[in-house]
Amino acid sequence: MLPTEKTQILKKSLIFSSLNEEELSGLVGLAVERSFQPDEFIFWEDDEPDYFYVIARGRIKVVKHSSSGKEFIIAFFGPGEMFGEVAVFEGKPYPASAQAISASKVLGIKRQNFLDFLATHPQVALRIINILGGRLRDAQGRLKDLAGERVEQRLARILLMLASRMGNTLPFTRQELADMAGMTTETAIRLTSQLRERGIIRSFRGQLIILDEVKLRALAEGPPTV
Amino acid sequence: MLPTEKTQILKKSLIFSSLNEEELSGLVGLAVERSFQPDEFIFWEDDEPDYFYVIARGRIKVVKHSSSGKEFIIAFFGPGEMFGEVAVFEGKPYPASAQAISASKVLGIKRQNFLDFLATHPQVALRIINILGGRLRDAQGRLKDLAGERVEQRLARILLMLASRMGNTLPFTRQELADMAGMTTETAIRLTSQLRERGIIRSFRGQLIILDEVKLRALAEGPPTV
DNA sequence: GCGCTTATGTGATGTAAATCATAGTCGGCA
DNA sequence: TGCCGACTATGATTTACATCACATAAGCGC
Repeated sequence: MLPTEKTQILKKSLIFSSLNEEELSGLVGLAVERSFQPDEFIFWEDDEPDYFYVIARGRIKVVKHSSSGKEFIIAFFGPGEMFGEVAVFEGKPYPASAQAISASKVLGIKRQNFLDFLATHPQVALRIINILGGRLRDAQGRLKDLAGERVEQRLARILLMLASRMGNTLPFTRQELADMAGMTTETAIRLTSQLRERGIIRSFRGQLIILDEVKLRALAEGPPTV
Repeated sequence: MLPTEKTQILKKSLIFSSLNEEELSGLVGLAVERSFQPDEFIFWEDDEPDYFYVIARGRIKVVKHSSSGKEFIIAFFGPGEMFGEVAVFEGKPYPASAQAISASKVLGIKRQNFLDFLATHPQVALRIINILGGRLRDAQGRLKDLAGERVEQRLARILLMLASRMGNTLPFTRQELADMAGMTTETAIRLTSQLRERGIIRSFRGQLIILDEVKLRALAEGPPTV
């Protein structure tokens, strides 16, 4: 990959979009390109955090596994988004694993290089605070959902959250939705089938389209029997 | 409260401890003091975020309520810790409510004042990134627990997490533990009774002492029947 | 086309934890 | 000192969801 190409990728990313080519030039030299096949892992939970990453191409999921081996999907990320940053800021092992969903290309920046860059670019630090704040807000909402809402509400909320980020066509299997909402695949299938029968969504293999966001939102808010 | 007193409180807080009196002087003038009785709310979920807060005295809990009214405790905070910051950084409504547990005194700093201060004090921004990163890591761990672990493991992990921050004597009722671990009060009582019978903890009214951290850790890791 | 794998669909059964119910106990306070 | 509300305790019952089990269907390589 040419340096100019790397620059373009960083410029399009959420964190660095406020910088110009000149400001990015130093960082670009330090960014290494890595490619991954579908299902390949970028890093594993508890690895030492060498790099933090910005996605150039493809899609990544960040997952944790419960003691019984069940997978829980913390987040999906696409082009322009960063991941692996929590570990890098704290210098502690990665708190989760990152796995490529499709063939992906990422730019990795070494922990210390990035920290040095941060110290001299305050506006990037502010941007990161914003991103982390948003992720924390999201995580806290999901915590409350997992602790207190039923599966139907949880799934509806996950769908709405995904739709707000990606639009109404969602490229996820029922299994992936289940792993995000903290339920079994069977339950996710049963629930989406119900939603389809009620005209709220259309669904295909590995894909789901939200037709009636209003009804879905009503479902997410509370039990239909109120 | 005298300005020098405010300065001391801010200096002792996690975020501002890297600053000297002079650097803090501008901020101190902008910090307003507010006091709260037990159970009084500092702000409610969905309020507009005017202020972010640093605790001078007392203890605060941050909570969210499920659609059925059940309370879920996001976090407890004590002297020197900040809260309400996620909303302030993003300019969106508070994502949760904050309630005083004991009689408390906090310093509030207006959103815009704080953002201005941040822009001119990069090292504070870096500290905040660290704090947010830690909270995000914690939230992601709890997400996985709620989605995939049984009540026994969840409670054990909550106890360990609290112990790592506050020591082995934990001033919480079973109800509060239940609201943190996402279970009912009855379940928390039954579980703590078991732990007491097995010599892992001692428990009193509104208090619990961890005796055998090793056993508790083993319990938190996986089912005892392995 | 023909397998083979992965995703979807649906019933039957099991179970962890919630819910419901009732009682004892401690601490604060009039 | 005695009452009252909050906390702890424990049994009986219910239930939401997981688990198990099997069937159908769609994509994909050869």
